[in-house]
Amino acid sequence: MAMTTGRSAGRVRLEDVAVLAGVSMKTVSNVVHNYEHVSSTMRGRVQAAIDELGYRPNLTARRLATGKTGMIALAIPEMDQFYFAEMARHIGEEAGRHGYRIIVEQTLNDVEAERAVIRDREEGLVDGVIFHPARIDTLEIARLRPGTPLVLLGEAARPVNTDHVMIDNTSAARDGVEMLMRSGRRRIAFLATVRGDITESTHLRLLGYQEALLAAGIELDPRLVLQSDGFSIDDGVRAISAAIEAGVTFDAVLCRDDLFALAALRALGQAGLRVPEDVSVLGWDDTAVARYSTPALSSVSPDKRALAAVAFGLLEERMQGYDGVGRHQIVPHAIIERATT
Amino acid sequence: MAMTTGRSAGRVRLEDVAVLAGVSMKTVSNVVHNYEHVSSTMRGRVQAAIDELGYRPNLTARRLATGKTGMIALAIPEMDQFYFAEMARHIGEEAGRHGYRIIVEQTLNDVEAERAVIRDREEGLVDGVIFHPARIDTLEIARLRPGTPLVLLGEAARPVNTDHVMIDNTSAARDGVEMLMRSGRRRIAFLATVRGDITESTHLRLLGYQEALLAAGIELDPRLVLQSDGFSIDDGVRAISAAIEAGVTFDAVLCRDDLFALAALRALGQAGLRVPEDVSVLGWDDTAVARYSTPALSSVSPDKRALAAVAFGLLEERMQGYDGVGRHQIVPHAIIERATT
DNA sequence: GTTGACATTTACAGCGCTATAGATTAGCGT
DNA sequence: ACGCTAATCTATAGCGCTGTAAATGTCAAC
Repeated sequence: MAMTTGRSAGRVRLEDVAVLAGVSMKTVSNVVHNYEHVSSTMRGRVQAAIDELGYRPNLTARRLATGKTGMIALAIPEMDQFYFAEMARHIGEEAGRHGYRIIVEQTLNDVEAERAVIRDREEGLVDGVIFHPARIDTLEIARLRPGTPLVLLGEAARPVNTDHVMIDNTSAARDGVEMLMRSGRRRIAFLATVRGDITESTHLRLLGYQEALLAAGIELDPRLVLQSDGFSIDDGVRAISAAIEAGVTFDAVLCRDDLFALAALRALGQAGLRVPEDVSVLGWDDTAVARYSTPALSSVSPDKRALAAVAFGLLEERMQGYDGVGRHQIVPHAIIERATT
Repeated sequence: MAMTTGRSAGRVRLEDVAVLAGVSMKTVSNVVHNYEHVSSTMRGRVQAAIDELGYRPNLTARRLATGKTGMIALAIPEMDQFYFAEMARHIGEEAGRHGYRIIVEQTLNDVEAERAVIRDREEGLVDGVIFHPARIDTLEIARLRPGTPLVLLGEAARPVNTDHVMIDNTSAARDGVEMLMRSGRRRIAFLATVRGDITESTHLRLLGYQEALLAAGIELDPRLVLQSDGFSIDDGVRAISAAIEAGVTFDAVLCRDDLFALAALRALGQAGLRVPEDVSVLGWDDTAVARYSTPALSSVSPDKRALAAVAFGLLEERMQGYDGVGRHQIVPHAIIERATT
C-alpha cells in the first residue's frame, strides 16, 4: 500500500505518460485529443503508455487551462416536482447531446438561493446557467446581471434584457377553454388563483381563460375563478369543495397545473360528481401524472423538449460570445386530450 | 500578446485584488476564507478592494489547487422518475448541508453509461459518487473498482466489497403483506414480476411476500404472482386485467412500485371492482403520486431521507480516506396507510 | 532594552493541463 | 544536392488559486 497524503492517491498524470513514452507532454495531449497531425507510430507508442498506466485526464486541470468547463447549471425550485424533474431530464439530455453536462441547483423557493444563482455563485464552475426563477422577478435579475451566460425559463413579468423562453400561456389557456367549449361546456371554472403567488403564470393563464370566454360571448362569473390558499393538493381540494358547497355550479375546470387537476378529481369524486360526464377537467403541464392518473388527465402540454432545445440553443450562442439584447422565444404547446374531457 | 483565445473577458483575479489593496495574494485569500489571523484593518482594506472590483473566486482554480472539488456525482437511471427524483432531492439537500453540491448523471438505463460512471468518468471532477445501478451487477462494479469513492444505492445481487445502502426489501414486503392480512385479506396478489428485469428488488420483494403468506399458513397460489411485460403503467394494467379475465380472484394486491399500484387502481376500476372495499392496493416507494392519487395510495415507504443521509455519510468517510471493506447498511421502512387499504 | 513567543504577512512553488511559438524532420521540385 | 514548404514534435509559459516556509511585527516578560 503506497502511502499517500490524504490527497488523490498517486494519480497518473499526463507527464508520467510522456516520460514513459519518451515524448513531450503536448504529444500525449495530442493523442488524447485525437489531433490529426500525429504519426501513427507515435500515436501507437503513446496509446500504449496511456493504457499501461491507466491514465485518465484530470478534468479540473483541463478546465483551468482552457477556461471552458463543459458544464451548465440548471437552477430550478425543486427537482422532485414533476414538471421540473421532466425539464431537468430534457435539458440534461439536450446538453449531453452537445457535449455538456448539467449540474442541478435546487433553489427550494428561497429568495437568497435564487439571488445566489444570479450572482454567479457558479463562477468558473459552469459555462452557462439555465434558470427557472420562482421568487425573484425579472427586473431584479436584470439588475444583478450576472457575468455568466444566462437563459431564463418560465414567465417574464415584464420584458427584460435577458434571454428567455416560455410558452404563450395566455394563448394556451384560450386554446384549452375553446376545446372545452367545443365539447359543449359553458360554465367553466378556473382552479385557481393562489394567495401569495408572485409568479406571472397563473395570471397569464387566467387572462387567456377570460379572453376565450368573452370571445365566445360568455359572461364572466367571478365565482368561477376559484381561490386557493396554497399550491398543495389539499389546498386545491379545499378550494373546489368550498365552491361546490357554496352552490357554485360548473361543467368544466381549467386547472393551473396537473396537481390542481388531481385535486379537482378528488374533490369532484367526493362530491359525487362524475368526470368527465358531469364535469370536464383539464390539467396543465402534461406531466407524467397526467398519464398515470385514473381517469387519465387531459392537459395543456408545453413542448418540453422544444423548451429544452431552444433554451440550450440560446445559451450556447451566449456561451460562444453572442452579446446582443435579450431574446424572447415562444415554444409550441398542445392540448392533450385523455379521459377527463 | 493580449490576444487571448476568446477566453473569459477580463475577469477579476485574486491578484488584481492583491495589487489594488497593496497586499500579497495570500492575504487576500485569507480574507476570502475568513482566516482568523488577519488584522481587522487589513481585512477591511482587502474587503474594500474585493467589493470595488467585484471579485469572485474561480472555483476551478481553487479545485485544482486543493485537489477537492466539493462536488459529488449522483448517478441514477432517469431523473424524472418519481423515486429517483425524490432521492435526488434528498441527496442534494443532504450534500448541501455538508458543503457539497451534486451533479446529476442520468444513465438512462444504458449499460455503457453505467460502466462509464464506474470507470471514473468523473475523474477529477467530483470527490465521490453515489450510484443507483439499474443494468450492471454488483460483481461487475467490484471488478471495475473505481478510484473515486463510491456508494451504491439499491439492491446488491450479492455481497460485494463496495459500500452500499438499501432497505430490507424482503422484510418490508413481509410487513406489507402482514398489514394486509391483519385487515382480513387472504388472497393477496403480487404485481408483478417483470420480464427482463435484471434487478434484484422485485425478487426480494416477492420473496418477502411469499414468506409472509407461508408464515400465516396460507398456501401459495402461483396464479397470484402476476407477470408483466414491462415497467410501464400499461404493462401493469394489462397484467392485472389479464388475471381478472382469466378468473383469478384476489382481495389485495402488493405492488412492486407505486406506478404498478396506479395501474392496479385503473385496471380494478375498469373491472368494476372497488378499492379498498373489494380489493386493497398497496404501492411501493411512497412517492408523491401516492399522496396525489384518488384514492390516495397506501404504500411501502423506504425512509428516503435516511437513505440519503446514510449514503452520504458512508461516502464522506470514504472521501476522508477510509479504505476498509465494503459496508452494507439497512435503513428503516414503514407502511404508510392511506385510502387504498 | 532584549528576548522569546506568537500573530501577521509575504514570496513563490506547485496543482495537471493546454496553447503558443519554435525546433526538427520530411517531402519534393529543380 | 539545395532550398522551401508542410508535417511533426518539443519546450515552456501560463490558467487562478492554495499551501508551505520564511520574513516581519508585536508585545509581554525579563
